[in-house]
Amino acid sequence: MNPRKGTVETIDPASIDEGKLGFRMTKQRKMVYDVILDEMDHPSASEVFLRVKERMPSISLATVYNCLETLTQAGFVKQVNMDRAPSRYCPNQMDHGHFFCSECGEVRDVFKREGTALGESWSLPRGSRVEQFEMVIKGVCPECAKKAKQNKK
Amino acid sequence: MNPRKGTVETIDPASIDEGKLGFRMTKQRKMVYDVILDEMDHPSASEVFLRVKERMPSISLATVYNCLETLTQAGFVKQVNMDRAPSRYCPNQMDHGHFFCSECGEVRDVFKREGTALGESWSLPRGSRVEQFEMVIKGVCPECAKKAKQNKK
DNA sequence: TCCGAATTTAGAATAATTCTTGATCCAATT
DNA sequence: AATTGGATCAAGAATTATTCTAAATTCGGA
Repeated sequence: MNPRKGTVETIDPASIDEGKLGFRMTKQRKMVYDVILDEMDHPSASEVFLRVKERMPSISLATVYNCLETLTQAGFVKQVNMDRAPSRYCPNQMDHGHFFCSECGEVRDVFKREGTALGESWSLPRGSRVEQFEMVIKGVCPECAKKAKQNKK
Repeated sequence: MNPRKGTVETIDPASIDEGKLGFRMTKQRKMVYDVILDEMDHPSASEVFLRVKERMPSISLATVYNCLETLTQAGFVKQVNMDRAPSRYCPNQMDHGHFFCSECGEVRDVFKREGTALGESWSLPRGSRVEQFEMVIKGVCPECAKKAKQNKK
Protein backbone atom coordinates (compact mmCIF):
# COMPACT_ATOMS: atom_id res chain seq x y z
CA MET A 1 0.00 0.00 0.00
CA ASN A 2 2.77 2.39 0.87
CA PRO A 3 4.66 3.51 -2.19
CA ARG A 4 7.82 4.05 -0.15
CA LYS A 5 8.83 3.29 3.37
CA GLY A 6 8.24 6.18 5.69
CA THR A 7 5.91 8.09 3.43
CA VAL A 8 2.75 7.47 5.37
CA GLU A 9 2.05 8.48 8.90
CA THR A 10 -1.40 8.70 10.38
CA ILE A 11 -3.00 9.37 13.72
CA ASP A 12 -3.70 6.08 15.47
CA PRO A 13 -7.37 6.06 16.51
CA ALA A 14 -6.40 4.06 19.60
CA SER A 15 -4.12 6.83 20.76
CA ILE A 16 -6.79 9.51 20.81
CA ASP A 17 -7.29 11.13 24.17
CA GLU A 18 -10.83 12.39 23.99
CA GLY A 19 -10.30 14.66 26.95
CA LYS A 20 -7.79 16.77 25.09
CA LEU A 21 -9.71 16.77 21.86
CA GLY A 22 -12.21 19.55 22.45
CA PHE A 23 -14.96 17.48 20.89
CA ARG A 24 -16.39 14.01 21.28
CA MET A 25 -15.06 11.20 19.15
CA THR A 26 -18.51 9.90 18.34
CA LYS A 27 -19.35 6.67 16.54
CA GLN A 28 -19.91 8.61 13.35
CA ARG A 29 -16.70 10.57 13.50
CA LYS A 30 -14.70 7.49 14.32
CA MET A 31 -16.31 5.56 11.51
CA VAL A 32 -15.65 8.33 9.00
CA TYR A 33 -12.04 8.50 10.07
CA ASP A 34 -11.66 4.70 9.98
CA VAL A 35 -13.03 4.55 6.47
CA ILE A 36 -10.53 7.12 5.31
CA LEU A 37 -7.67 5.28 7.00
CA ASP A 38 -8.79 1.97 5.55
CA GLU A 39 -8.08 2.81 1.95
CA MET A 40 -5.97 5.93 2.08
CA ASP A 41 -7.14 6.62 -1.43
CA HIS A 42 -8.32 10.22 -0.98
CA PRO A 43 -12.08 9.66 -1.15
CA SER A 44 -14.56 12.47 -1.66
CA ALA A 45 -17.34 13.18 0.83
CA SER A 46 -19.86 11.13 -1.09
CA GLU A 47 -17.43 8.24 -1.45
CA VAL A 48 -16.90 8.33 2.29
CA PHE A 49 -20.67 8.44 2.71
CA LEU A 50 -21.17 5.32 0.61
CA ARG A 51 -18.50 3.40 2.47
CA VAL A 52 -19.69 4.40 5.91
CA LYS A 53 -23.29 3.65 4.98
CA GLU A 54 -22.40 -0.01 4.50
CA ARG A 55 -21.45 -0.36 8.13
CA MET A 56 -23.79 2.29 9.54
CA PRO A 57 -26.82 2.55 7.26
CA SER A 58 -28.49 5.27 9.27
CA ILE A 59 -25.76 7.85 8.76
CA SER A 60 -26.66 10.88 6.68
CA LEU A 61 -24.59 12.73 4.13
CA ALA A 62 -24.83 15.89 6.21
CA THR A 63 -23.23 14.05 9.10
CA VAL A 64 -20.41 12.89 6.88
CA TYR A 65 -19.82 16.51 5.91
CA ASN A 66 -19.95 17.54 9.56
CA CYS A 67 -17.52 14.82 10.58
CA LEU A 68 -15.14 15.67 7.78
CA GLU A 69 -15.16 19.28 8.86
CA THR A 70 -14.48 18.40 12.46
CA LEU A 71 -11.72 15.96 11.54
CA THR A 72 -10.19 18.54 9.25
CA GLN A 73 -10.24 21.26 11.90
CA ALA A 74 -8.74 18.89 14.41
CA GLY A 75 -5.96 18.03 12.00
CA PHE A 76 -6.81 14.37 11.56
CA VAL A 77 -7.29 14.75 7.83
CA LYS A 78 -6.46 17.32 5.21
CA GLN A 79 -8.92 18.55 2.65
CA VAL A 80 -7.43 18.31 -0.81
CA ASN A 81 -8.82 20.30 -3.70
CA MET A 82 -8.20 20.09 -7.40
CA ASP A 83 -9.79 22.69 -9.60
CA ARG A 84 -13.51 22.63 -8.81
CA ALA A 85 -13.77 18.91 -8.32
CA PRO A 86 -15.31 17.61 -5.10
CA SER A 87 -12.94 17.91 -2.15
CA ARG A 88 -11.04 14.81 -1.19
CA TYR A 89 -9.67 13.83 2.17
CA CYS A 90 -6.18 12.71 3.11
CA PRO A 91 -5.14 11.28 6.48
CA ASN A 92 -1.39 11.30 5.80
CA GLN A 93 0.26 13.51 8.38
CA MET A 94 3.53 13.84 6.53
CA ASP A 95 4.72 16.94 4.78
CA HIS A 96 3.66 16.17 1.23
CA GLY A 97 1.83 17.26 -1.89
CA HIS A 98 -0.75 15.71 -4.19
CA PHE A 99 -0.58 14.46 -7.72
CA PHE A 100 -3.82 14.33 -9.72
CA CYS A 101 -3.97 12.13 -12.78
CA SER A 102 -6.14 13.85 -15.35
CA GLU A 103 -6.78 10.50 -17.09
CA CYS A 104 -7.96 8.21 -14.31
CA GLY A 105 -8.70 10.86 -11.73
CA GLU A 106 -6.60 9.19 -9.08
CA VAL A 107 -4.89 11.24 -6.43
CA ARG A 108 -1.64 10.18 -4.85
CA ASP A 109 0.68 11.57 -2.28
CA VAL A 110 3.96 12.96 -3.56
CA PHE A 111 7.00 13.99 -1.62
CA LYS A 112 9.90 16.34 -1.80
CA ARG A 113 13.39 15.05 -2.08
CA GLU A 114 15.28 14.30 1.06
CA GLY A 115 15.73 17.24 3.31
CA THR A 116 13.52 19.85 1.70
CA ALA A 117 10.34 21.03 3.36
CA LEU A 118 7.15 21.98 1.52
CA GLY A 119 7.42 25.67 2.26
CA GLU A 120 11.13 25.85 1.71
CA SER A 121 12.65 28.52 -0.50
CA TRP A 122 9.46 30.52 -0.86
CA SER A 123 9.95 34.20 -0.54
CA LEU A 124 6.88 35.67 1.14
CA PRO A 125 6.03 39.29 1.93
CA ARG A 126 7.75 40.33 5.14
CA GLY A 127 5.34 40.07 8.05
CA SER A 128 2.97 37.51 6.59
CA ARG A 129 1.89 34.57 8.71
CA VAL A 130 1.67 31.21 7.01
CA GLU A 131 -0.92 28.69 8.08
CA GLN A 132 -0.61 26.12 5.35
CA PHE A 133 1.37 25.19 2.26
CA GLU A 134 -0.35 23.15 -0.39
CA MET A 135 1.25 21.73 -3.50
CA VAL A 136 -0.94 20.29 -6.20
CA ILE A 137 0.51 18.70 -9.28
CA LYS A 138 -1.60 17.88 -12.29
CA GLY A 139 -0.51 15.39 -14.89
CA VAL A 140 -0.78 11.80 -16.04
CA CYS A 141 0.20 8.95 -13.76
CA PRO A 142 2.71 6.31 -14.94
CA GLU A 143 -0.02 3.71 -15.50
CA CYS A 144 -2.14 5.98 -17.69
CA ALA A 145 0.90 7.31 -19.52
CA LYS A 146 1.85 3.74 -20.35
CA LYS A 147 -1.62 2.89 -21.60
CA ALA A 148 -1.66 6.00 -23.77
CA LYS A 149 1.65 4.97 -25.31
CA GLN A 150 0.38 1.47 -26.08
CA ASN A 151 -2.76 2.78 -27.72
CA LYS A 152 -0.65 4.83 -30.08
CA LYS A 153 1.23 1.80 -31.36
CA MET B 1 1.57 47.84 -8.72
CA ASN B 2 4.35 45.32 -9.09
CA PRO B 3 5.64 44.17 -5.75
CA ARG B 4 9.08 43.50 -7.16
CA LYS B 5 10.75 44.19 -10.45
CA GLY B 6 10.50 41.28 -12.82
CA THR B 7 7.74 39.48 -11.02
CA VAL B 8 5.01 40.18 -13.51
CA GLU B 9 4.93 39.15 -17.11
CA THR B 10 1.79 39.01 -19.19
CA ILE B 11 0.80 38.34 -22.76
CA ASP B 12 0.54 41.61 -24.63
CA PRO B 13 -2.86 41.75 -26.33
CA ALA B 14 -1.26 43.67 -29.21
CA SER B 15 1.07 40.78 -29.92
CA ILE B 16 -1.64 38.20 -30.40
CA ASP B 17 -1.57 36.53 -33.79
CA GLU B 18 -5.14 35.41 -34.27
CA GLY B 19 -4.16 33.08 -37.06
CA LYS B 20 -2.12 30.91 -34.73
CA LEU B 21 -4.59 31.03 -31.90
CA GLY B 22 -7.04 28.36 -32.94
CA PHE B 23 -9.94 30.55 -31.92
CA ARG B 24 -11.15 34.07 -32.57
CA MET B 25 -10.10 36.85 -30.26
CA THR B 26 -13.59 38.29 -30.12
CA LYS B 27 -14.65 41.57 -28.54
CA GLN B 28 -15.85 39.71 -25.48
CA ARG B 29 -12.73 37.62 -25.03
CA LYS B 30 -10.51 40.61 -25.48
CA MET B 31 -12.53 42.64 -23.01
CA VAL B 32 -12.42 39.89 -20.41
CA TYR B 33 -8.70 39.58 -20.83
CA ASP B 34 -8.20 43.37 -20.70
CA VAL B 35 -10.18 43.63 -17.49
CA ILE B 36 -8.02 40.96 -15.87
CA LEU B 37 -4.84 42.68 -17.04
CA ASP B 38 -6.09 46.06 -15.83
CA GLU B 39 -6.07 45.24 -12.16
CA MET B 40 -4.08 42.03 -11.88
CA ASP B 41 -5.90 41.44 -8.63
CA HIS B 42 -7.10 37.89 -9.25
CA PRO B 43 -10.79 38.59 -9.79
CA SER B 44 -13.43 35.88 -9.69
CA ALA B 45 -15.74 35.24 -12.65
CA SER B 46 -18.50 37.41 -11.22
CA GLU B 47 -16.06 40.21 -10.46
CA VAL B 48 -14.88 40.04 -14.04
CA PHE B 49 -18.49 40.05 -15.15
CA LEU B 50 -19.26 43.23 -13.18
CA ARG B 51 -16.22 45.02 -14.55
CA VAL B 52 -16.81 44.01 -18.14
CA LYS B 53 -20.49 44.89 -17.88
CA GLU B 54 -19.55 48.53 -17.29
CA ARG B 55 -17.97 48.77 -20.70
CA MET B 56 -20.12 46.20 -22.47
CA PRO B 57 -23.52 46.09 -20.78
CA SER B 58 -24.91 43.40 -23.05
CA ILE B 59 -22.41 40.72 -22.03
CA SER B 60 -23.77 37.75 -20.13
CA LEU B 61 -22.28 35.89 -17.21
CA ALA B 62 -22.25 32.70 -19.25
CA THR B 63 -20.12 34.41 -21.84
CA VAL B 64 -17.68 35.53 -19.17
CA TYR B 65 -17.40 31.92 -18.06
CA ASN B 66 -16.90 30.83 -21.65
CA CYS B 67 -14.25 33.45 -22.25
CA LEU B 68 -12.43 32.56 -19.07
CA GLU B 69 -12.38 28.95 -20.08
CA THR B 70 -11.04 29.75 -23.52
CA LEU B 71 -8.41 32.09 -22.14
CA THR B 72 -7.40 29.49 -19.59
CA GLN B 73 -7.09 26.74 -22.18
CA ALA B 74 -5.08 29.02 -24.40
CA GLY B 75 -2.74 29.81 -21.54
CA PHE B 76 -3.51 33.51 -21.27
CA VAL B 77 -4.67 33.21 -17.70
CA LYS B 78 -4.42 30.64 -14.97
CA GLN B 79 -7.34 29.53 -12.89
CA VAL B 80 -6.49 29.75 -9.22
CA ASN B 81 -8.44 27.83 -6.63
CA MET B 82 -8.50 28.04 -2.88
CA ASP B 83 -10.57 25.49 -1.04
CA ARG B 84 -14.06 25.70 -2.52
CA ALA B 85 -14.10 29.44 -2.97
CA PRO B 86 -14.98 30.82 -6.43
CA SER B 87 -12.13 30.39 -8.89
CA ARG B 88 -9.98 33.41 -9.52
CA TYR B 89 -8.00 34.30 -12.58
CA CYS B 90 -4.35 35.28 -12.87
CA PRO B 91 -2.67 36.61 -16.01
CA ASN B 92 0.89 36.47 -14.66
CA GLN B 93 2.91 34.17 -16.89
CA MET B 94 5.77 33.78 -14.48
CA ASP B 95 6.52 30.66 -12.52
CA HIS B 96 4.86 31.50 -9.22
CA GLY B 97 2.46 30.51 -6.48
CA HIS B 98 -0.44 32.17 -4.70
CA PHE B 99 -0.87 33.44 -1.20
CA PHE B 100 -4.42 33.69 0.18
CA CYS B 101 -5.07 35.89 3.14
CA SER B 102 -7.72 34.28 5.29
CA GLU B 103 -8.56 37.65 6.87
CA CYS B 104 -9.12 39.96 3.92
CA GLY B 105 -9.47 37.33 1.23
CA GLU B 106 -6.85 38.91 -0.96
CA VAL B 107 -4.76 36.79 -3.26
CA ARG B 108 -1.25 37.73 -4.23
CA ASP B 109 1.47 36.22 -6.34
CA VAL B 110 4.40 34.76 -4.47
CA PHE B 111 7.71 33.62 -5.81
CA LYS B 112 10.45 31.17 -5.10
CA ARG B 113 13.87 32.35 -4.16
CA GLU B 114 16.33 33.03 -6.89
CA GLY B 115 17.07 30.06 -9.03
CA THR B 116 14.51 27.55 -7.85
CA ALA B 117 11.66 26.45 -10.06
CA LEU B 118 8.18 25.61 -8.83
CA GLY B 119 8.46 21.91 -9.55
CA GLU B 120 12.00 21.61 -8.32
CA SER B 121 12.99 18.91 -5.87
CA TRP B 122 9.73 17.02 -6.12
CA SER B 123 10.16 13.32 -6.37
CA LEU B 124 7.40 11.95 -8.61
CA PRO B 125 6.60 8.37 -9.57
CA ARG B 126 8.84 7.27 -12.42
CA GLY B 127 7.02 7.63 -15.71
CA SER B 128 4.52 10.26 -14.70
CA ARG B 129 3.91 13.23 -16.94
CA VAL B 130 3.52 16.59 -15.30
CA GLU B 131 1.23 19.19 -16.81
CA GLN B 132 1.11 21.74 -14.05
CA PHE B 133 2.53 22.62 -10.67
CA GLU B 134 0.41 24.70 -8.36
CA MET B 135 1.46 26.08 -5.00
CA VAL B 136 -1.15 27.60 -2.76
CA ILE B 137 -0.21 29.15 0.55
CA LYS B 138 -2.83 30.06 3.11
CA GLY B 139 -2.16 32.56 5.87
CA VAL B 140 -2.52 36.15 6.94
CA CYS B 141 -1.04 38.95 4.87
CA PRO B 142 1.28 41.51 6.48
CA GLU B 143 -1.41 44.21 6.53
CA CYS B 144 -3.97 42.05 8.30
CA ALA B 145 -1.37 40.62 10.66
CA LYS B 146 -0.45 44.16 11.64
CA LYS B 147 -4.06 45.14 12.23
CA ALA B 148 -4.62 42.05 14.37
CA LYS B 149 -1.62 42.98 16.50
CA GLN B 150 -2.86 46.53 17.01
CA ASN B 151 -6.30 45.32 18.06
CA LYS B 152 -4.75 43.20 20.76
CA LYS B 153 -3.04 46.17 22.40
C1' DT C 1 -32.32 10.11 36.70
C1' DC C 2 -32.40 14.61 34.65
C1' DC C 3 -30.49 18.50 32.15
C1' DG C 4 -28.18 20.93 28.69
C1' DA C 5 -24.97 21.14 25.29
C1' DA C 6 -23.24 18.72 21.47
C1' DT C 7 -24.36 15.98 17.75
C1' DT C 8 -27.10 13.81 14.22
C1' DT C 9 -30.60 13.67 10.76
C1' DA C 10 -33.48 14.92 6.73
C1' DG C 11 -34.52 17.94 3.78
C1' DA C 12 -34.45 22.64 2.11
C1' DA C 13 -31.45 26.26 0.52
C1' DT C 14 -27.36 28.18 -1.59
C1' DA C 15 -24.18 29.37 -5.04
C1' DA C 16 -20.76 28.63 -8.44
C1' DT C 17 -20.65 26.67 -12.58
C1' DT C 18 -22.31 24.16 -16.64
C1' DC C 19 -25.66 23.12 -20.00
C1' DT C 20 -29.19 24.03 -23.54
C1' DT C 21 -31.20 26.35 -27.12
C1' DG C 22 -31.94 29.72 -30.22
C1' DA C 23 -29.96 34.04 -32.00
C1' DT C 24 -25.98 36.41 -33.84
C1' DC C 25 -21.59 37.13 -35.83
C1' DC C 26 -18.06 36.64 -39.17
C1' DA C 27 -14.83 34.73 -42.47
C1' DA C 28 -14.72 32.28 -46.57
C1' DT C 29 -16.99 31.18 -50.76
C1' DT C 30 -20.03 31.82 -54.43
C1' DA D 1 -22.79 41.84 -52.50
C1' DA D 2 -25.35 37.80 -50.92
C1' DT D 3 -24.91 33.13 -48.94
C1' DT D 4 -23.47 29.77 -45.88
C1' DG D 5 -21.60 27.20 -42.03
C1' DG D 6 -19.16 27.05 -38.05
C1' DA D 7 -17.97 29.61 -34.05
C1' DT D 8 -19.64 32.41 -30.57
C1' DC D 9 -22.96 34.69 -27.63
C1' DA D 10 -27.06 35.41 -24.58
C1' DA D 11 -30.61 34.06 -21.37
C1' DG D 12 -32.23 31.20 -18.47
C1' DA D 13 -32.69 26.49 -16.79
C1' DA D 14 -30.19 22.74 -14.72
C1' DT D 15 -26.64 20.70 -12.03
C1' DT D 16 -24.16 19.63 -7.99
C1' DA D 17 -21.20 20.01 -4.12
C1' DT D 18 -21.83 21.98 -0.05
C1' DT D 19 -24.07 24.50 3.75
C1' DC D 20 -27.95 25.67 6.47
C1' DT D 21 -32.14 24.86 9.34
C1' DA D 22 -34.87 22.88 12.60
C1' DA D 23 -36.25 19.14 15.06
C1' DA D 24 -34.81 14.74 17.23
C1' DT D 25 -31.28 12.17 19.62
C1' DT D 26 -27.27 11.25 22.34
C1' DC D 27 -24.32 11.51 26.19
C1' DG D 28 -21.51 13.18 29.99
C1' DG D 29 -21.91 15.30 34.26
C1' DA D 30 -24.76 17.30 38.15
